[in-house]
Amino acid sequence: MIESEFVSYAAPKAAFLSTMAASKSKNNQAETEHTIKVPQPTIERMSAYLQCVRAMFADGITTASSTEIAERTGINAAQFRKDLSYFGEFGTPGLGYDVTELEAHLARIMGLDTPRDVLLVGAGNLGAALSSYMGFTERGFRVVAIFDSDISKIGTKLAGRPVYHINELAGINAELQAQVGVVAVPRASAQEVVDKLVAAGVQAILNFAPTSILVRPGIAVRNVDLTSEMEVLSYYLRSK
Amino acid sequence: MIESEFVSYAAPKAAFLSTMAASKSKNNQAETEHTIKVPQPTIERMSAYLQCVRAMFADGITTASSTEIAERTGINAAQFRKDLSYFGEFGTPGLGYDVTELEAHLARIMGLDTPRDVLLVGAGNLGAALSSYMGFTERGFRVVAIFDSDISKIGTKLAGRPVYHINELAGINAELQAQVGVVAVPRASAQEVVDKLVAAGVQAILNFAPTSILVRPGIAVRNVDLTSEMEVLSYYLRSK
DNA sequence: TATACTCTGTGAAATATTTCTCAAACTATG
DNA sequence: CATAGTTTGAGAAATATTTCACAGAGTATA
Repeated sequence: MIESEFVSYAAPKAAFLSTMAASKSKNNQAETEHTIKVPQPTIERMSAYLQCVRAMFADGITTASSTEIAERTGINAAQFRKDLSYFGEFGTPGLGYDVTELEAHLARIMGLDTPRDVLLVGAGNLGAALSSYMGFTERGFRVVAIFDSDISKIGTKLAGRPVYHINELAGINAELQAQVGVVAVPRASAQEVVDKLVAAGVQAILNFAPTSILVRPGIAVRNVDLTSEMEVLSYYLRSK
Repeated sequence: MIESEFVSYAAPKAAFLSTMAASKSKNNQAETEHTIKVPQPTIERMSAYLQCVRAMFADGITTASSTEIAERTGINAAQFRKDLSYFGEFGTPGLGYDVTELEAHLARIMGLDTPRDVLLVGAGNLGAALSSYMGFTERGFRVVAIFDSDISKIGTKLAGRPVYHINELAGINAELQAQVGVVAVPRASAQEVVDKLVAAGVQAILNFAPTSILVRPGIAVRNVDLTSEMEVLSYYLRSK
């Protein structure tokens, strides 16, 4: 998991310059007098706001107040305004936010103006589902290559894309230069795959293996552990 | 998302009685002099500890100190001890924790001593992957019925289980009494499906649809938004 | 253009969570 | 059974995050 995140802060209007995703240490305070920390939870909520304003746009809404966005997302209105304030000023007092404009700002803040190429490792059930997951494509994430270690799968196609052997990863990404890797392999091979992705130049990893993986500082990791999610639900079911 | 969680606190040794998963309000402080709040992040880490001690057990390790668990999980040792302390005392000073014993305690705390029946809604790509996801089965979550709204899918089988029509959900669960629902349907139908699950008596929902869903207080919800995860990674890739 | 509203942006206060620290508890050994 | 060495459990301190509350900025209307 990513613990700290710093954003250089320049002028009040629109300010998101250099970034550094760091891992576990506490002394990566690259603080200068103009550096402001953006809380991790804020980043996660930004994505929710983006989803929300897109839904509002689809509903034909052109202007939204923080209160309206709060109602839709279930996030406190002050929280929304505070979150945005880490990045600049995007609203109009007395009126609210222009939906189209806010969408563009949020997308840019999240780095979604550039499409991202994605390497998928693991052509099993989950890998197959992810390779054809429309949510990724819709939002500008393109799975450009699929890898597996199972010889019987090499050469077959998944969602129209050929499956390569995992050992070809570095060679193929020397060409592709994809920055994002998705790990959909069993627990036992997860760390090994992660190491190969990082060696191939991947900067961000989405890990579906139910195990904690280690990466060097500067590599962003998000873990999606389905088992863990179920266990958390199970906790809330105790004594029901 | 689940915001608050309270656990009745009884004696120092082993104490986790009544629970209440609450949603958005701030005034659900059912505080009595013996009530202690367990932070949400603690619950999430408990699952990681469980994973860790199981891996240690598999490695033949019989005793573990908080420091060793910290190294494996990447979580601070004091954090681990503090987390456990919400539930009781499980270690031996000077020695550490008995791996087998700790595993049993963690599993019980998380409510994993009872197997959980799961209803899966959505027989698309993701639903198919989830229905055969071994991680669930391994850990005592059994998908007992699968539902979809697509008539062409009704009667077909997914991972050996028949697919029923969504309208049969309530009727079938009157029999099955499953408490957990997994939502793997498109955004547009997510809220509707959630409402049907809740109406059918489901108490906990794992939502894969990329939209915020509303449930009445007392229903636990976990959202797994793959798109959002990607967007968070994208944020960390900005300016790289 | 004055007046009554509304809503943003943001310091300050309130909460929540993590980390530090260390007394007390236990082990292991001679 | 005393002593040296570990490690837990938990109060207190440090950090982080959320929420409050309101001045100031802009709208809308007459």
